[in-house]
Amino acid sequence: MLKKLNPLLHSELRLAIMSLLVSIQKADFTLIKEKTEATAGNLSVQITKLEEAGYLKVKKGFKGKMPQTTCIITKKGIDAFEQYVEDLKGYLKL
Amino acid sequence: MLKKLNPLLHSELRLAIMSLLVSIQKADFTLIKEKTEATAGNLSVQITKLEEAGYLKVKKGFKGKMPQTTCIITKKGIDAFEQYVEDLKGYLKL
DNA sequence: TAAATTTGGTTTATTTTATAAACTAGTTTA
DNA sequence: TAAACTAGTTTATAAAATAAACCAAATTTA
Repeated sequence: MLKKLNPLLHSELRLAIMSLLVSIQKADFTLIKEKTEATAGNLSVQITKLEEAGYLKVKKGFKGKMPQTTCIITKKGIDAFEQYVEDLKGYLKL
Repeated sequence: MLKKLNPLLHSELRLAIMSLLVSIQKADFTLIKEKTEATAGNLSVQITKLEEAGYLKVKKGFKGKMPQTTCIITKKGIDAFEQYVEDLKGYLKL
């Protein structure tokens, strides 16, 4: 029957972040913000949740003089994403 | 780009209800409760939301002497579900 | 046949989640 | 050097999901 959906991924913004990272492996905060059209605050909160779950790693550095936060997807994150897609297919009949 | 997901459908229980109704057109409260494994209270609330959105119609009657609440999916509901599936594909890369 | 239990729900309260607003720290530009 | 901008974080608020409590009628059981 219908599988319970991973609540961490069943969130529009977090899913968008993970979807992007599944494609390009890593992306900095600014790029993710542009692609998802999220507010900085919301994005910051959701990245932290994904990091706490071990779905991505956050590296902080500088690009020139400006701070730069880079997110890199983990194996665990990729696996969770793929499992979520499979589970969701049951709902969507795909 | 990523489309904004219909928030009414981007809910595990409401999506499960709609998924069931897309398949079988109509179902009574008890059947939906069994299939989704939701609590009665939660189910009642979510059915009301889907009804208010015009995604399903609720018919109240009796089966023998016991009350019976039947949900019937509408055209609007089917269309919304299909659009949601298409929008979601962008996130899932399907 | 009267009390207890079950069925089929609704309403209301609580918890969780998502989102926005406010703030920090530093940089660039006029 | 003051204003505006970049790149975020923290905190407060709004919205949503869920659970708990409740209700009425029907059914079972003692």
